[in-house]
Amino acid sequence: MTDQSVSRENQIMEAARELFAKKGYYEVKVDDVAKLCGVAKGTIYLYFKSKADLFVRVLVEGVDDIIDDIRGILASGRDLTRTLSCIFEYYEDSIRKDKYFRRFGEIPRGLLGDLPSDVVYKIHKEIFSRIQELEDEVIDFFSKHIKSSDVNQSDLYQILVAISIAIAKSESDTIKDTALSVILNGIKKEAI
Amino acid sequence: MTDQSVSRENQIMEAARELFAKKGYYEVKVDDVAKLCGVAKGTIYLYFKSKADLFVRVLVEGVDDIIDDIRGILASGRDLTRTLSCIFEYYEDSIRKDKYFRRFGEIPRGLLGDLPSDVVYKIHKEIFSRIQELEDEVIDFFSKHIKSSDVNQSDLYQILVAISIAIAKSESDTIKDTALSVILNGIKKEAI
Amino acid sequence: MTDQSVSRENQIMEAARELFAKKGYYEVKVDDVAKLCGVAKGTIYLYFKSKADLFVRVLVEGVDDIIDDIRGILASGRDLTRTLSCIFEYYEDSIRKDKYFRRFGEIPRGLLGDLPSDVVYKIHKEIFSRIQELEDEVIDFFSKHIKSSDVNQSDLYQILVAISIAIAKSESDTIKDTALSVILNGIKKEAI
Amino acid sequence: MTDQSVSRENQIMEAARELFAKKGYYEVKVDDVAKLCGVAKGTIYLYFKSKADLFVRVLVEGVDDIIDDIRGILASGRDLTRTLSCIFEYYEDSIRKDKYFRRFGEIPRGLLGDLPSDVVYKIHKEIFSRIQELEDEVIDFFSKHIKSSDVNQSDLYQILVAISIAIAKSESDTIKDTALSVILNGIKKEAI
DNA sequence: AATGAATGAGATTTCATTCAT
DNA sequence: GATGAATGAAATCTCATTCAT
Repeated sequence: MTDQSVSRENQIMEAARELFAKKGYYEVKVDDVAKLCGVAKGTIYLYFKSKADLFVRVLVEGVDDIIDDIRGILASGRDLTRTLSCIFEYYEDSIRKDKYFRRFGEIPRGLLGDLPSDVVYKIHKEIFSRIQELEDEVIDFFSKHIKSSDVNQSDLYQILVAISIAIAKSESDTIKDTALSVILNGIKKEAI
Repeated sequence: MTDQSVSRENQIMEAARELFAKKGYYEVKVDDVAKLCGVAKGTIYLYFKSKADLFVRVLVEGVDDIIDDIRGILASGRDLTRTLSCIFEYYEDSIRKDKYFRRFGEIPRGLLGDLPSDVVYKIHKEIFSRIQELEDEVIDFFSKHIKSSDVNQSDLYQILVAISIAIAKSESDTIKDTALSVILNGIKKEAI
Repeated sequence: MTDQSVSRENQIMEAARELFAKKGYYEVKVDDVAKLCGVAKGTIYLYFKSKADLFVRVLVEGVDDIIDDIRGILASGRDLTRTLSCIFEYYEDSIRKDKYFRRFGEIPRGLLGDLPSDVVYKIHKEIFSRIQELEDEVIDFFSKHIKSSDVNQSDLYQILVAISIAIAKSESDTIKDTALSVILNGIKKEAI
Repeated sequence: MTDQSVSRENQIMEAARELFAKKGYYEVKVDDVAKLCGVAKGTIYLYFKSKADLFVRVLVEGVDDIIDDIRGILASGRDLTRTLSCIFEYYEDSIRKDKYFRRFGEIPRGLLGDLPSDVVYKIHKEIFSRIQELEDEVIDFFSKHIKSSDVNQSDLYQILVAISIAIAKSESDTIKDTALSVILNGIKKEAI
């Protein structure tokens, strides 16, 4: 009974996640979400104040999951190489399973364009601080495992995020290994 | 007359580019474009079949510019390091000047979510083949300058694009150099 | 059981009266009434056919109370001055205690705007005849106590009702006495 | 041409006034207003930010008209009796011609229940100060024409407003004269 | 009798597009 | 060519009412 309502909320969020991930905020109509999870339009408004609220809650949940998972990888005592490998694998797998928003990764430091301003506001309020914390932890991890003074570690974090997203979006089977190799060893080259 | 109308068309595209770049497709209203370039709303429909058409034409132009510029860099006979440096600098500068869409770079291989399906269709038709060509040329350049067999060059292209975008989006002054250093040399590390 | 259900019905009406009096028909949601009297929304529909029905029953009860009270004042054998004084005091006190709808008094002869037409219909059916009876009794009282032939007594009734409402709405401490003085003596004046 | 748009705005306000006056805020749908003045629903939103905005603008205009007219009557140099007579006649006629909101008169000091809170807020901001000014002027007029110290003049103002509204609402042909007679002379009576 | 989750009709509002001038 | 007022389809959101438990 009480499970019922939790599960109803979850049903809605599940449907919303799937649709928002595939089509983005504007292209998903509240009706679409309702239809996908088999409830009436009004029901969604029992659990979520607005479409924006639904979107942001789905987003927060997704970001929280990602953050928890990455944090788990950082905490597992692996060395740098294996840690990066795990992170890249994680992005690859998550997306392939369509478990998370592909576009989630793009929000940190990315542009928040093409969202209504109230959504942007909510995202700022709810999500950015969580991401900042993760960034700090990753940088802390770097500082323990990378001794080169050439590499600005905040920049490195941003590059890593970009590459993770590229992996997630790519359909290549080898991109994860390529990324790892490039990051660890650079590209071996001959000048012309 | 025809100059007049070309220039009128350009005025509209210029305004549209600026707005779409900053706010995305949905957040820009046809009214906004009209106001910014000082024409009546109806005038826009003399030059563009629809908002979707305007968007895609702006997009194509932007992508064409980027492709031409990258192609120019590739053709200038620089070595690998300098070429990458130029490319990264190009992204950094383009964005800082707000000359191009920040989000343009994300479209290839990225998600086309949150665009109306007719826009997505047009983009597939108009843009993807152009990008494919550029990708081929970049990979061709790699194959002449990188001898390592570890690195899948199509993957590398994707990683490079992701990093370019990260540079474009970042507010860090050093990210370009960090990216270059990582790509060329990898990160020097000590295992725990 | 029947006491129980009568009392349940009363609880609901009490809450409804309070809310309708304060905020009007539309601004009160069935949810609000349910919450205020601590029953489930569905329960209200066990006792009342609809929100309109609840409203009209609350209204009828309120009007009946007012009519009974005014009738009591008329019947108590006071002279005209004291009777008017009592009536004005009654309105003043009723409102101050928030015992009755402030807006109840406005319904007779007033506009029934901003109520759904089914409510208006019910009010016509249920309330207007009761008010007509009271009007007749008040006029009968006037005819026994006022000998002036200048004053149309039906008009006087309407003026009295308006003044009673003004007293009820006012926050002035002296308005009751002012009203009484004006009605009994008129305003003494000097022309300019 | 420019007259056209002014007149379109006026058409809408005219229709809105008529409907709001007859049926109140909630009972009037934006569609009703559109249909009555023969425009599309969307057109109304070209001229008015929202239904609430339309309502308040109609209200302000009506109140301003009433205030100007009453002010004109006060300034015309009539003596007290004739002034009151004019005011009562004005209310009677205005309503009969359906020129103004019947309910306008009720707003000062009345309850603002059964309006959405944003409308209430706008009314407070836009209307109450104008009414206060008029009240001051009426009281100033009283102080020059009434020498009796029995009558609190602010109370008298409120009573007068109530009576004016009663006149406006009444269908009696003689109520204006009755009211005037009562106010000037009081009711002549014999106690029992 | 009581519940409260679910419903869906109906309201307001937006905005790409049209077309008479 | 240019205009911008007008349109109306389509979106979000509300809330009285129902009904399975």
